[in-house]
Amino acid sequence: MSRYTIPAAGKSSQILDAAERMFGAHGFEGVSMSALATEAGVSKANIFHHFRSKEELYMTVLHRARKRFVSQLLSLTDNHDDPQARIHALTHAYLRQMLENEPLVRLLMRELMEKRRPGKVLSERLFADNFSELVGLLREAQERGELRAGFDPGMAMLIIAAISIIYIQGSDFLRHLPSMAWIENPDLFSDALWEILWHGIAPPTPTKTTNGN
Amino acid sequence: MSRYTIPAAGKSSQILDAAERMFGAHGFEGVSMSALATEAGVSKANIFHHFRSKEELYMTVLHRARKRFVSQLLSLTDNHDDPQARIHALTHAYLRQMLENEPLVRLLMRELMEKRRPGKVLSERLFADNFSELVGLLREAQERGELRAGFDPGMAMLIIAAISIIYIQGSDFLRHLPSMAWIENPDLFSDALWEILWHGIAPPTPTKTTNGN
DNA sequence: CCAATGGCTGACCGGACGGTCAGCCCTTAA
DNA sequence: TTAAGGGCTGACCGTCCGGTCAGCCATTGG
Repeated sequence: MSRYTIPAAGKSSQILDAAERMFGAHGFEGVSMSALATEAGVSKANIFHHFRSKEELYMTVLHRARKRFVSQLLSLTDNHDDPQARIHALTHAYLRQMLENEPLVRLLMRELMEKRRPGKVLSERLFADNFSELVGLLREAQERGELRAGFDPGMAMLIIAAISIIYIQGSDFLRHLPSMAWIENPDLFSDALWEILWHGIAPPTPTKTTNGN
Repeated sequence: MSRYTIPAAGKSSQILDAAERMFGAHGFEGVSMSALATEAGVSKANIFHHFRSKEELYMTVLHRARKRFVSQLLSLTDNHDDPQARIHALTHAYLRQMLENEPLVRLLMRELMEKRRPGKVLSERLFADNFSELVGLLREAQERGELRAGFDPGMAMLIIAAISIIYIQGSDFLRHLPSMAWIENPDLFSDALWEILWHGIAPPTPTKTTNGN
């Protein structure tokens, strides 16, 4: 927190904006400082005037994005008294939040999935916080008997997360799969997920087995 | 097929073996030709004697790996008369195959998930072939009434694939998630997946709702 | 009016990269 | 025995990278 301070305006934030865009699109190694300088409309030396190194700039981008991302998710978990409706909404909202932050998600996933990345621990913390809170939601519902007792809530949440991640990261190649044309529409997509998931975690007592929507 | 011919022995295959290992571990950009030469025990110039460019070497690695990988999967789909047992086995086998080819999977996923990668179309074809065949398996079972009618077989297969991919690619950060210690054991892991998935796709008629194993 | 400060820049640096090239050496066939 | 050919190499090239540096210039405080 002492390093990686986040300025609010001026050329510093121009640089950060451009950096977030470009790192998100091409990754840390895929972006050169001179290209970044051009994109930001400043000189390369100026970037080094504001940030000690490429890595410090990168970490500052991650910190800034994490801050924004975390505050966004908290609004998803509230509302909806019916447990089915709440988890249904969660499934949709999770994918939607990822879609709205696609470049950032790609950035974070790159950190999480490769070894020895500079922002790995930071990204892990962001993902873990996010994830654990939602798992807790499922577990509580399960303990209240609103969901079937046998399944693992961590795995259920992981299914939601993994499918959402693959939808973002793999949109290119998913489109090329035959009989998956509905992939273009994220709502249809998460409905298809929800349809299976709900049958997988619904309580045995027949509390309206209407599938999603 | 005319380019990217695959030699069987000698220093060429030494180079290919080392390249597959290193590209798998660090990605295309993360491996320098001199480091690769050292690893393979040959001179850098020798690599360029056998392969016109770094990219041609890379594509040859992908072709060779694809050949090996495809022939491996065909043995998974057979056996098991009981539909539940067959799909249960498929879930486990899919993850296991990925685990046995971890470096290659990481290689392919990097191609699939980033934009404008040299081996993207090749990787897409490999994944799509693989995936479509297994989706067909599920769809046929569904049409035979062995599985519930309402769900999308593409999504069901995507869940299996996505979870397996995340298990491989994200093993580092999954370990750091609280209450997911069982992540260390891939069989426990795919059992947890199977437990939810089977409830999600099982036919309504009670054909033994024993969960996996 | 001047000196100092700090945002900002063009020019430059050492090093690593992918790729080239002349030529060494070992095998082979006449 | 020797000429030819191909596997193989050390030395080298141009380019691009992250990062440095001396200094320009506009603002500001005395």
